[in-house]
Amino acid sequence: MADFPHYMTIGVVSKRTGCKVETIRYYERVGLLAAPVRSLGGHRHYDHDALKRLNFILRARQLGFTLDTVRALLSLADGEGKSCAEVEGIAGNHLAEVRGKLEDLAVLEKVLTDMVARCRGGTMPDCPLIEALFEDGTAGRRDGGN
Amino acid sequence: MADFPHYMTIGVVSKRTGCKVETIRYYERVGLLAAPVRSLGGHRHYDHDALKRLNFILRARQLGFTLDTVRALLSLADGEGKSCAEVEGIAGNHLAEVRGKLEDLAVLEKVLTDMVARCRGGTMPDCPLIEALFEDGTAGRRDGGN
DNA sequence: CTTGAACCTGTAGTTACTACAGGTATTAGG
DNA sequence: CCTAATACCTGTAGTAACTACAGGTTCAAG
Repeated sequence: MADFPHYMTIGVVSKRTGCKVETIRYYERVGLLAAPVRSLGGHRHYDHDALKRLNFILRARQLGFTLDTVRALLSLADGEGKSCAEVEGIAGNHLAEVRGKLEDLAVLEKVLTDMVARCRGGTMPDCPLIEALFEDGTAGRRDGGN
Repeated sequence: MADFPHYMTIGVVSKRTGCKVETIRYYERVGLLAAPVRSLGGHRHYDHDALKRLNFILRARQLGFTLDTVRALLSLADGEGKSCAEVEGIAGNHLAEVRGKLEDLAVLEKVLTDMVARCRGGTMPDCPLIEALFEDGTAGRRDGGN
């Protein structure tokens, strides 16, 4: 009944999604969100679809997808169906990356834990952790680096 | 006997450490490496200490310390002894961060694995992975995020 | 009609490098 | 001694994904 507006200002969208106003504008600039309609004065007015799309982006970002990948995902989503295999491919790649990072971090955690443990005992003449850092350090190298 | 030079050019340092030339210059610019002596023509000449210091930096970076933290670590290292507790503090904080990331990534890995698994089966009308991304997605949130 | 909050654009800063462009030094070979 | 190839030099701009202003306009409430 009451005719409160069927659009949302950028501030409202921000509050509903937890995404900062600047970030929303940024997503528009880089082409992830369509430019919304504007009020006479130039303020952005969003509808419910825009909210959905932004939530999609945010969720994908939470899962660690890059913006480029999100863009790809969105265009597949827009294409409706028949893209499932492609989506799976993208997600699978990303999953592999995540697993790689997970392994790296696990190694890291171990090395750091050891270092900190060796350090306990307080004020020694030479901190064993510092010494360890001065040592050669071919610890967890995974490749020569690009 | 032979008097081959006791210094190294930046290229040699690069090869010995695996650190790119540009990165070495960068570390100098941001104050992690002291400016080395120069040849008459302006080329940088490094001694063995510089190499040690660079290795320290690289090792710390490998362990995920930020450059700011490396700076702090280096100044503690220069201070000799009596800093062990501080070093331990810094490393301990970093370790906590690493453990946090590790947990986040583990959650991520699980979610992604589930998604990809649901996707298997190929060409369905609506890709379940895409659908999942459109869903609310308050999955692994750890804080409001600054 | 006034005020204060929310909005606008555009630019610059963040992290830790990396990649030029355009020019000079060094060194190995002839 | 000269030359050509390589390595080096400076300075600037680009990368990812935002974030943070500055300086101005619009909106909604009272």
